[in-house]
This record gives sequence, structure tokens and C-alpha cells, in this order.
Amino acid sequence: MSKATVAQPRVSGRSPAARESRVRARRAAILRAAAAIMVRTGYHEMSMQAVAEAAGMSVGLIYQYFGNKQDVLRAVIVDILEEFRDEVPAAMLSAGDDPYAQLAQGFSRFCRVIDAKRDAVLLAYRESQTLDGAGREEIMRLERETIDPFRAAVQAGIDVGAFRPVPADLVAHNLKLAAHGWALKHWDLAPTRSLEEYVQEQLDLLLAALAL
Amino acid sequence: MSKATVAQPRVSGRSPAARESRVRARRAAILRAAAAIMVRTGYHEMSMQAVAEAAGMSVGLIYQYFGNKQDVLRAVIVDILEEFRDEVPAAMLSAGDDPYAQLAQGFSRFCRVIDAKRDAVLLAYRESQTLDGAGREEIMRLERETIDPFRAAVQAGIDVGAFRPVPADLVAHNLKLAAHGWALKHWDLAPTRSLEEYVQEQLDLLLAALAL
DNA sequence: ATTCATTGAATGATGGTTCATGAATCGGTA
DNA sequence: TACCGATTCATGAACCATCATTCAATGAAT
Repeated sequence: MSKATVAQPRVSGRSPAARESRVRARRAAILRAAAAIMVRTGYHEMSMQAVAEAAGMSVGLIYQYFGNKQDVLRAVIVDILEEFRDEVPAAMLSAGDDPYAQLAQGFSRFCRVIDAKRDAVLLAYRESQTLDGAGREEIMRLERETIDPFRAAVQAGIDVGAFRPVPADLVAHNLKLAAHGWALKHWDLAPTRSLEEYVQEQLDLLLAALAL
Repeated sequence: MSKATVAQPRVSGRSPAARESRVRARRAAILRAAAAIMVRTGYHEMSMQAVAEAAGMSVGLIYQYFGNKQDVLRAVIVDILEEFRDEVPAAMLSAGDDPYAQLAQGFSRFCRVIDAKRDAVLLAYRESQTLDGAGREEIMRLERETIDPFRAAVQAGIDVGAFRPVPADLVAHNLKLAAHGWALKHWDLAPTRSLEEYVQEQLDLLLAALAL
């Protein structure tokens, strides 16, 4: 005996709109399930069977929405990084013209988003090497896009004469690593300080380098 | 047909000293081979068969020296971190009494060692989550021991009145992340600057926060 | 009736770990 | 010296388990 016994009822009809919304929902369910499992166990320990169960569908269906397992990993990681890429620059825009305020605002938002997804950040660090060349390229691109506003703000401050001349890209890099650091070294940092304290202390330390 | 065909001639005799030296040599060969493979392919893609071949011995023999595959991983990572733990504090001791000079010396050495083992550092970041609880504890301990001299030097400078009062542990943390960052974000940093330039620029930025 | 979504057992490949087998070396003995 | 168990070192094929991926069969919608 074999083959399908109970097909899950389709969520909605066959119209293009219905189809598109079903595709979105399925993809989201898969990614949500996969992310939850990977955060707990890691990519290699995650079986597609487990993802299917957690997402409430069959294994075969996952392959309708993603080419293969690695493709799922890529989508999970990209999802996270896209949130950074969208949130951080937006926060800086809302901070007005002052480069210092922009940096403070952007860094603060960056840290907050990271704090909310600490596990996912660790996942991205751990598993991004599992991706193929194209996947890694995409990750690097997203990371660059996220922090370029930092670089630009520092450079603007220097040009205006508000900051000491320093390598703007390196300052941006340090802000990024400091934000990532809250997730990477949470075991070391969190026992001694809250997120808010961390943000303030780091802003004080890292932006002191910009003072004339 | 089956079972052993050609046993490799024993390197030396059965005396305690000979035994100990053989054990050391075997362990070293296994770790060298395993590290090389993992750096290229990652832990999960590394087969014990491949390690055995690269180390010039049989699979079974590896299990005489390590309990299992994860045990090999732990040993590889611990090896790297122990080098940091030994080198960094030593470099600071050789820098005399000035806290600033100590920090500069320690950070510089830290970065140099990391540069020499960039792949291994990435490996440690990627795979340390694969370890069990005890393994992760050991890693955290080694990391703490490595950078505690940074914290102590900063604190000493503050106490002496040479530095502005800042959270010493956070400065130490930032120096560590900046050193790790040379490996983690080499793709971003290296195109624009050499290791020496990176060290100088980072010292300038990070220690500016200490100026009165 | 046709088309598309969905199922899940079967396939095929991989690889960690064990262990029966054989070689090398030893201390003791004649 | 020459030989003999006993002991330790070393081998690698076989065992067993785990999955990623496929695809023929089935159900629902039109």
C-alpha cells in the first residue's frame, strides 16, 4: 500500500490572487518552522521531515516552494538580514540632520532588532558558510547595504568639520560588530548590563573616537 | 575475505616514554588533518575516513585517541583558543608597565595570531555551537582568560588616573571583537587596508575612548 | 475532464562507530 | 640466542542509522 491518503484542503481557490497569497503563506510557514528548528539544533541536524511536520505540510510540498534544503537556509538568513537592511537606515532617516544623532539612532535600532532576534543572528553567523558562493555574495551585499548609512553619516560629519578625520568605513564596521556582538557574546555581556546600558556605553566608547 | 591486511609498523617501542611520544604524535597528526579538512569543508562535511587518510592511519585508530567525531572538533577548537590564551597575555607582559603600551602590544599580537589562523578562527565561530555544553563552557573560559589582561590593563590605567573612567570589561570586549573582526569580516576590511594599518587604525579608534 | 496542489513511501547515498582479525613488541625462559 | 605466550597497536569492512530528494498516486477546484 502506498501513496497519498489525505490531501490537505486547499486554503483558497485558483485565482491568481489566491494562488499568490497561498504561496506567500506556505513560504512563510516553511521559513518560520525551519528557523525555529535551526535555531535550536543547527542546519545539519534539521531534517526536512521535521520542517514539514512543524510547518503542517508534507515533505514533498516544501520542494515545490524551495529548490532544496540549502535554499531554505538561504531564505531564512536573507530574511533576517533584510530586516536589518530595512530597519537601520530607516531609523537613521528619522533622526534628522545631525550625523551624531543619526549614528546614535541607527545603532540603537540595530541593537534592538538584534536583541529581538539574537538566536537568528547567531544562526546567520554559524551557517552562512554552508551557503554556496552566490548565497554568500548576497549576504555580504545585504550587510554592506545595512551599514553604508553609518559610513555616510561619519563621512558627512567629517566633511562638515563636526568629527575628527577618521576612517569612516572602519567606524561603521565597528558599530556593526558592536551590534552583532550583543548577540555573539551575550553570555559575556548580558550578566553585567541591560541592552539599554549596552547601547549607551557603546555609543559613548565608539563615538568618543569622533570627538575633535 | 575481510579484516586487517597490513598493520602499519609501530613507530617505536613500548616503553612509557615511547608510548607517550607516539600518543602525542598521533593526536597531533589527527588534529592537523582534521583542522585542514574542516577549514575547507566544515565539520559536518568532514568524514572520519577522510581524516584517517589525511592523517595516514586507519579510522579505527582515531577512536583510540578521541572518543568520537565531536571530540575531535573540540580538540581542534581548543587548540586554537589556547594559542590566543598563551600569546596575548605574554605579549602584554613584555610591554612594561604602561597600560597603554600593554593594550597596544596585546592587541597587536592578538591580531597577528588571528591573521595567521584566519580560517581556524572562522571555524571556531562556526562550529563551536556544535559542541555540547561542556565544550562550550571550555571555550568561554578560554576566551575570558585571553582577554582578562585587557580588562586589567584598562582598569589599572583608570585607577592610576591615566584613563577616563569607562567600563573596563567593555573596552576589553571591543578589543577582542576588533581582533576577531579581522577574521570575521576579512572580505570587507582586507581590500582597503593591510593588517598593520588595521591594527593602527583600530588602536587609534578604540583607545581614543580612554583619553582624558 | 482537466488541471493543479499535495501526499508520503521508496530510493539511493552517505558516514559514524564497532569489532573481529592480524601484526608488532615485550618479558621471560631454556 | 632462539623461541613462546601475552599484551598492545592497528586495520578496515560491515553494520546501522539517518536523511535529502523524487515521483506515482490522490484529492480538490474549476
